[in-house]
Amino acid sequence: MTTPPEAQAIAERELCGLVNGLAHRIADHVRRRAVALGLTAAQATALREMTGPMTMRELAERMSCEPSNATFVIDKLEKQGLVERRAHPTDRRAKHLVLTAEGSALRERLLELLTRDSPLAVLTPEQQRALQGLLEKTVARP
Amino acid sequence: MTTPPEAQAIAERELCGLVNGLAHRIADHVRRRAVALGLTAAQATALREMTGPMTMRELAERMSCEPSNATFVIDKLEKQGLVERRAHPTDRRAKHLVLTAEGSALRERLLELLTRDSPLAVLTPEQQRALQGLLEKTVARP
DNA sequence: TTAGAAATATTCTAGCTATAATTATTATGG
DNA sequence: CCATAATAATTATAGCTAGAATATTTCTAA
Repeated sequence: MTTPPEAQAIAERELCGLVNGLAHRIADHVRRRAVALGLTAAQATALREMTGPMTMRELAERMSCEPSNATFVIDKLEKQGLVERRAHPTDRRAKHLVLTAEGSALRERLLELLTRDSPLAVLTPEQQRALQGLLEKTVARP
Repeated sequence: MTTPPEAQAIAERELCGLVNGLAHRIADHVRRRAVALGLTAAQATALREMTGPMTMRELAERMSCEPSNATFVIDKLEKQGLVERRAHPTDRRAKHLVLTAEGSALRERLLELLTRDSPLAVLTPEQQRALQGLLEKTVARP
């Protein structure tokens, strides 16, 4: 059972729209929860991805954005006293991002809020694993 | 085989990152192809979604953005003579967006470019259908 | 019918984002 | 060792985006 090239192309375009749609839903979800904590969506996303000390570039990778954008967002979080830019232990070019006590506490509250009514909650754990597997294929580095 | 709530929450956050990552890959792909045609990524996305005459709101829905943003993007496309805002046949509040001959031709060229090296091409048609099914569940309107 | 609610599009504003250029530092090849 | 390339972060800029407020038109219920 083969698929005609044109139908295949149309299906791929629809898939692009679906991926974009879900990404927007997630961003909206983050935004709504973020405002309750005095954060913007971008700030909350950065906080969510701060699973531990990391460099600016690593954070940008995790946020799927350019490093210049990470600079912008971390500037805001640093002004709020949630994150600190420290010297990197081994590379003087890099910065070592670490959460302050307040930042860490706020992150916990954020994560707790984000688990409520997540757009992904409509999927069973099994379906989520299936989705994860498919997405990892597309995001894999060659 | 049950999943502990904490592990489940972590998996969901990673899934958010993956969805965001793929959405960015697609946007990057569109951006690269768009500049070859003198378009920005947003303009190309609007063109891609213009499958036929539609209102501003319908376009915004398809682009997963706010109507105010659609106004911004259509302004640009209209200035380039690719789209026209006509009177809606039945609703005087709404605009009827239609592609001009040039807009339609450019759209064809764009779609042709977009099918090359799509980030989704690493998935088989079967996997793409599976992905589509999962995404549709999450984007379904209640 | 008519007053009020809802929908469509736009404007304005604040904030997000990518790109290119710049500085400082590290890594690499001759 | 030194010159060159590569990497990390930042700055400046242009363009994208959401949200609130507004004007117009349509829908709805009393």
